[in-house]
Amino acid sequence: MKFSKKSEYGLRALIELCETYGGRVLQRHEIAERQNIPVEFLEQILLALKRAGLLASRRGVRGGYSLIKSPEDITLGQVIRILDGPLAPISCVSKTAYQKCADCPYAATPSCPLQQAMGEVRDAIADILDHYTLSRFAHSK
Amino acid sequence: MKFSKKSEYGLRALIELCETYGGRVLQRHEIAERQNIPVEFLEQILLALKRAGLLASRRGVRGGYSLIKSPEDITLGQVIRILDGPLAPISCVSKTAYQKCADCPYAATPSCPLQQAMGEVRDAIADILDHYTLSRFAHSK
DNA sequence: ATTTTTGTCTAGTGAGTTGCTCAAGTTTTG
DNA sequence: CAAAACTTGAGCAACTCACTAGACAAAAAT
Repeated sequence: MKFSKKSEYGLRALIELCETYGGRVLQRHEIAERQNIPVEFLEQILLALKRAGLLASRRGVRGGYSLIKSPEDITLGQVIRILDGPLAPISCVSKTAYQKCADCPYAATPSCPLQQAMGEVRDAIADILDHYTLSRFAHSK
Repeated sequence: MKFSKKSEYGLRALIELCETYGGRVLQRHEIAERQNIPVEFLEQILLALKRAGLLASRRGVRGGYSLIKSPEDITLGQVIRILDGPLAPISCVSKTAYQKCADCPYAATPSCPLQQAMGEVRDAIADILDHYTLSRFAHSK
């Protein structure tokens, strides 16, 4: 029941990018150094965040990455879903990636006892992470 | 951010064992058949739950497994921690298995921004799972 | 007492994921 | 053009997950 390094690194990188939001761009090695993240691995993460529309990048000599959305419009939930997939602890309670359990004897049944409990967990997690914005990270150093 | 099959199977097995609590014992193949769980894998799970003091077992001809504690004294949190380890989404916010992050630049700092958010998540998950008892599963079929 | 029926324990295994590296690009600027 | 940056894709070692296999131990039935 853990988040991956990818999510953790991604969030730490975004903390860094929040600091310079509106100002200059940050290069991958700057972020990597400040946050102790292997540069090439970080790159994959930044790319994923870029494809998801959170970051912009510029190549070339004075290139780098910058936030494309305001920190208060980015939630931890968004970021984690991009990098780690759905938040739900079991897929039959995911709202973004629902999948009927193949082997569960309650799958056909109107109510699965596990599903109820796990649904509560999912909602609690999503409730926090989908309302927690990057702006709460700003100037936290 | 998912629970393992181990936890899921374990909980489903316990649902089954709740049904017969106080009555007869259940054999591994009975549980396995009713819940569609590979029998040898289930065994490992039952053994782990036994070692943790939740189940009793009897060998031999009319052997099997039975709950040793009342369903209302067993929480989902306990079970999941036995089978899946700590609930915390990152180990620096675990209460049962805390570990300082090696690479995080905020590790030395009084407050890590991620830690705060993840701590909330951990508490929310634990709050639900540590108060959700197996008795809420009883006679759910 | 022996056989059968069950649980106990340890080890192994194949597939997939995680965390990371490398190399060969392409784009931009000086 | 050369240097500095991002881009893309392939590759890989280590680990974990889900499961399997097999030898063994105990209890009951015969």
